Amino acid sequence: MRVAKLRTPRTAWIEAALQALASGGPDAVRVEALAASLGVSKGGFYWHFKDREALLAEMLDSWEQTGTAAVIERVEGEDAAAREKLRLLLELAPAADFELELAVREWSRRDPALVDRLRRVDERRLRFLRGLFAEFCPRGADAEARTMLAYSLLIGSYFVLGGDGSRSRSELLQLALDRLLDESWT
Amino acid sequence: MRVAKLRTPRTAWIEAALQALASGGPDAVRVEALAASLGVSKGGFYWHFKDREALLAEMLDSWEQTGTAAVIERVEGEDAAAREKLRLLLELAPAADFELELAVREWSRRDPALVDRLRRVDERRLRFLRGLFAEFCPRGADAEARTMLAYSLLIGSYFVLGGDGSRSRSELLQLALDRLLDESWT
Amino acid sequence: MRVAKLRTPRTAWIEAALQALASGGPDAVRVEALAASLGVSKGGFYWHFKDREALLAEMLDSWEQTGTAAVIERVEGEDAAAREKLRLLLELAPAADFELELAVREWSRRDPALVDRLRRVDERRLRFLRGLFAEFCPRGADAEARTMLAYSLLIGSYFVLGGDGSRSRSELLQLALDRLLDESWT
Amino acid sequence: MRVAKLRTPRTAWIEAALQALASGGPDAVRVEALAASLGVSKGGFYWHFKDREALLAEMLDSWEQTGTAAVIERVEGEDAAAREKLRLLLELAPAADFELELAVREWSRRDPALVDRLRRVDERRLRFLRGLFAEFCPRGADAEARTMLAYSLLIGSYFVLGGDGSRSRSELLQLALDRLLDESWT
DNA sequence: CATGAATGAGCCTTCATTCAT
DNA sequence: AATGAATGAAGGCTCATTCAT
Repeated sequence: MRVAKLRTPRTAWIEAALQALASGGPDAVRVEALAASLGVSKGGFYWHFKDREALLAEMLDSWEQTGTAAVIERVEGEDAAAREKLRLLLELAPAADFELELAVREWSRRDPALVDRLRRVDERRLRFLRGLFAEFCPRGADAEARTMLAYSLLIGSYFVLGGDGSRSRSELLQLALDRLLDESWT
Repeated sequence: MRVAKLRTPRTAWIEAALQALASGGPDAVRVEALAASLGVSKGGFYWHFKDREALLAEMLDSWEQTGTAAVIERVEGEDAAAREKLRLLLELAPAADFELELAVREWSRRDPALVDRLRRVDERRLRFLRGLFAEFCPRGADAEARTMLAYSLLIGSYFVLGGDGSRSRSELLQLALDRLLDESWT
Repeated sequence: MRVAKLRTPRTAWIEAALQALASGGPDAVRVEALAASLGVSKGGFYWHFKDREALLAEMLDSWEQTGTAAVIERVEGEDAAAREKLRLLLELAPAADFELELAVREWSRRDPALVDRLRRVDERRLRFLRGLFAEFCPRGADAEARTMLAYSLLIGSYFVLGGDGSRSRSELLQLALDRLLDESWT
Repeated sequence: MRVAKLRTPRTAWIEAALQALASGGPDAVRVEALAASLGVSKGGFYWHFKDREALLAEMLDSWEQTGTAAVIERVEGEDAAAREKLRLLLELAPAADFELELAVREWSRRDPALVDRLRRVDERRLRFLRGLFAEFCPRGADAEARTMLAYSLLIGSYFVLGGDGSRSRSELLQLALDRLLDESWT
C-alpha cells in the first residue's frame, strides 16, 4: 500500500533535519518527527546515523557548504564593481534560508562545540565583505567599520520586528545600504 | 545540601527562569530544573504558578520592564547631547543581559504569541534611537538609516563571532559607532 | 476582603464531601476540591479530620442516618394501608439523593470495609419492604419475590437509560409498581 | 520475574484494562498499573494507543460487543419458547462480567460522552426482553412492566447485598423470575 | 481555626535508543 | 534498509499531607 521510496538516503534525513532546525530550532530536530515527515519509521534512522549527535554534525557540514559558500561564489562570479556586488549580496543573502542561519546561531549559543565552526564561517564572510569595501574605502578602519555594519545589518535586520510603520523592512534595508555604500562618507 | 529557605517567593522562580532562558533557551525553562536550582521540590512551583505557561508569561513581563525600560530611562536621565547619549547607550546596552535578549528573540521565532510583545519593544527602542539621531540628522531618511544600522549593530554584533583577528569586538563596535555618529556623512 | 465564615464546622466538610461523592464518585472526594468549594484553604481540613480516611468514615455515618432512616420513618409514620405505603415509598425514594446512593454502592465495590455497612442498610430496607408486602401476600415466597423485585426496581431503574421512547421513565415505574401491588397475582 | 513476551498485542492491553475497570472503576485504568500487570514498561503503551483516552474508547467498543451482543446471540440461537429463553437469559447474564457492567455504568455517570453509548445498549437489551415477554403477554403495558422489572432485577440484584439470611441470592432471583414469568398475572 | 508554602509520590506523556525480524 | 515493538529516562501536573505562623 505504502508507495515507499525504498531507500531513504542519508541526505533525505539531513534535509528534513535542516528544515526542522530552521523552523523549530535545535530542539525540534527530533528523530521521531523527522521519521514522520519522511514517512518512514524512526528505526531506520539508526542505520544511517550512529545517534542524534551524528546527525547534528552532518547537518552543520551541509549548512556550511550550501549556506555560505554558495552565495559567495555566486557573487564572486558576477562581473561587476564592488558596490554592485555588495548590493547583489544584500539582495541574495536574505533569500538564503535565514531562518536556518538564525537557528544555527541559536544552537551555537548552547553548544560550545559549534562555536569554532561558526567563527570560521563568520570570518570567511567578513573577509569577503572587507575585500569588497576595501575596493572603494582607502582607509582600513573605514572598510572595517562598514564591514561590521553591513554584516550586523544582515543579521540584525532579521530580528528587528518594529519600525515606524511608514517604511517597510526592505525600504529600511535599502536606506541603510545606501549609507554604507556612500562615498562621501570618508 | 538543602538550605531550605522556607518561603521561596515567586520572584525567585522568575529570576531562575530568566537565567535558564538566557543560558539554555526556552526549552531549558523546565520546572524540574528550576526547582533543583532553587533547592526546592518541583511540586512547590505549582503553588505560585498555574503552570509552566503562566511562568513564561511573567518572565516576559519582567524582561520587558527591566531590559528595555531601565536602559532607556538611564540614558534619558543623562544631561548630554544626542551624540553622547548614543555613545552611552551603546555602552550600556551590552551590559544588560544580552544572552537573555537573544533568547527572547529566539523564543519569539517559535511562539507567535510573543511577536506582538517584541514588536512593541522594538518600536519603543527604535523610536528612542530615531529621536536621538534626529537631533543631528536633518533629513528623515538619514536618521532612519542610521537608526536601523545602530539597532542592527547592537543586536547583530552579538552574533558575529569572527573578525580579522587584529581588532577586538569592542574596537570594531567603536569604529562602527564612530561612523554612525559622523556628521560629514550627509 | 474575604467574607469568610470564621468557623467552618465539620459538618460543612461532610456535606461538601457527600455532594462531591454524589456527583463525582469516591475519587472525587478530594481534600483540595472540598476546600475550594468551601472557600477555605485545605490546611484547615486537617484540624477537623485526621486524614481523608477519617472523613470518608464520617460521611458514611451521615449517609446511613439521613438516607435510609429518614425515608423509612417518614413512611412508617403514615397512617395508611401497606399498598399505600409502598406507593408512597416508591415516590419518596427517588427524591432522596439517588446519585449519592449509587455512589456509595459504587464505592463499596472497591472498599471491602464498606460492605458490611451496606449489607446492614440493605437488610433494614428489605425487612421493611417485606413487612409491607407480607400484609397482603400470605405466602412468604411471594412476599419475598415481590420485595426483591421492588428493591431491584428502585435501584435498577436508575441505571436503565434506554426505553422504547413512547413511555417516560416514571410511567414505566408506575406500570411496574402496579404489577407488584397486583393482588390477582398469587 | 519478567517473562517478556516480546509482542504484547493491543488486545492484551484492552483486556487488562477491562479487568482493571471491572475491579477498580474508571480511575483504576492507569497506564502504569496496566503495564505492570502485563509485565511490560509503560512506555510501550503509547506504541499501541495515542493516549489513555484512546484506550478507554476501545475498551467500550470491546465491551459493547462482547457483553451485550454475545449473550443476546446465544439466547436467540436457542430453539425454545420465550419463557425458556428468558430463564436462560437470567442464567447467562450474571455469568457475563457483571462487575464490568456496573463499572461501565458507574463510569457513565461521570462521563457524559458515554451516555449515548449506554442508552444504545439498554435499548437493544430492552427491545430484546420486550420481544420475549410479548410472546406470552398480550397486553403491551403488561409486557412493558415485566420488561422493566426483569431488567431492573438483572442490574439491581447485583447491588442488593442484604437478604433475610434464609435464602441465597440465586434463590431470591429464582423466586422473582418465577413471578415475572407467571401467566396468571394478567 | 486557618493560611501560605512546601514535600513527595504518583500519573500521563514524549522521546532517544535498542533489537528481533 | 526498514518495521514493529519495547525500554527507560525525563518532564509536566495533581494531590494528600505536613508544618510554621
